[in-house]
Amino acid sequence: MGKEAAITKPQLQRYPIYLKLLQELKEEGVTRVSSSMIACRLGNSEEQVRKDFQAIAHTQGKPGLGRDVSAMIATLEEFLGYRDSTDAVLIGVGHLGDAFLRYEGFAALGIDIRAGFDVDPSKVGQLIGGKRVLPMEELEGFLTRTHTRLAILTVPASSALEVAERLKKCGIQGIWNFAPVHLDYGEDVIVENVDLASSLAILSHQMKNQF
Amino acid sequence: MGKEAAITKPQLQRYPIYLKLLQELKEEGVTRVSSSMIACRLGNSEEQVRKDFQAIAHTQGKPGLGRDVSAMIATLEEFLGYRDSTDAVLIGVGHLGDAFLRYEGFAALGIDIRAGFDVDPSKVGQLIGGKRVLPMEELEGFLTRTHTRLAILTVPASSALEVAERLKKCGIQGIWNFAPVHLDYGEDVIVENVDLASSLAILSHQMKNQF
DNA sequence: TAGATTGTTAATCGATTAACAATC
DNA sequence: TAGATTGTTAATCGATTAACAATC
Repeated sequence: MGKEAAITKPQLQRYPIYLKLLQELKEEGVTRVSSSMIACRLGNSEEQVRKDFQAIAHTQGKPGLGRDVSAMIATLEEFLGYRDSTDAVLIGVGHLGDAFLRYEGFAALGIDIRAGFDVDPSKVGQLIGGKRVLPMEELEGFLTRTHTRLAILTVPASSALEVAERLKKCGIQGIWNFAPVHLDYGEDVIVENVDLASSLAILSHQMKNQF
Repeated sequence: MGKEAAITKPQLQRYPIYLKLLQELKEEGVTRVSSSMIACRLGNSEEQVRKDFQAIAHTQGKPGLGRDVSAMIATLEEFLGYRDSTDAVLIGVGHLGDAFLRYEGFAALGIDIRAGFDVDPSKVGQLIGGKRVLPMEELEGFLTRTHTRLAILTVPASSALEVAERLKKCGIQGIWNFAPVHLDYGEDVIVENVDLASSLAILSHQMKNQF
């Protein structure tokens, strides 16, 4: 503890991608992989793959043989927290929120959505994807009672800031923000903004320059 | 033409965020902004804001006065391509695909989804969010006939690779990939992978270290 | 042993931040 | 004019790539 190298943001983004590839390889019956093989499949450099694995692996790779696929999968799953589950609430049961409540892939990422919240009385009380939709009035009570630390925000832009303030006041630790509004609370609340427009900007610009 | 400074990836991601903030400010009746004001609201540095604006602005800012909000909005909208619309198809009308077809925000980003595609016969023929769902068999025909250059991929992981290959063969130029599979076609097709797991990895790691 | 692939250390590349003169 | 904020140039910081000895 204390002196392990810090993990960088780009590395954090790559780990889930490595994990998915390794799981595929395991399915195909592959037991050992080299950095160059992974790099080739993913379009990045083998030096980078090696550094990334070295940063979190418990054991060293074997020169000439590469790394054990299963061991690396275990390391990645553990590092990414996929093995123990984090409770979350989802706020805003619109089209996207509805899709998220029904999406079964969150469990594999260690996320357990305990309830949805919405202002619309016609949605309140419904069971979507096995999750109950509760009225917004119960948000504060639910969060403090259940000690939920993570909120998934899928409300419209117009109410994002207001809801985020309420979450902050309840002492929420993390907000995974899908509303098209950039949130920033500095050190108080960790916010991860998923911005469709930012993602599209990269795509369009590359397309424009390429063709 | 030819010697303007290249725009970096992080810059591209920030432009839509600036635009949204400026649009809000305009609504509030603000006509001029300084870099420091924007930096403060967004949690980044004022030097960065200035560099970002300088890279795409047609006119210089005025020392002591800052920049004109409306002019900057126009510049950003034009640069991001929000003013002319790009045709796109959406493939995979599951929960997420359905939400996207109904989402009305794409028009503001210059994206016009012309049709959805799905293998499920019960979905084919439906009109969702004003868009017709067509059978997968018609994909190639539709793309070549309409010269569509952009595909939004919202299929399950299991069929992502197969569909992507079909898109590539039709000469599609860009794939906006929401399937939990990392795609990479090098120079042939521009792929923008939107990876929930990568986004979550950043959030969880920060939460773990902070608390 | 020989070949492949590792881990480490150094060099390069890219992005952000700092410093400061220019100017509305 | 004085103050605020700009644009430019230099310094720092962070991430990736390159080089190479170590080793299974």
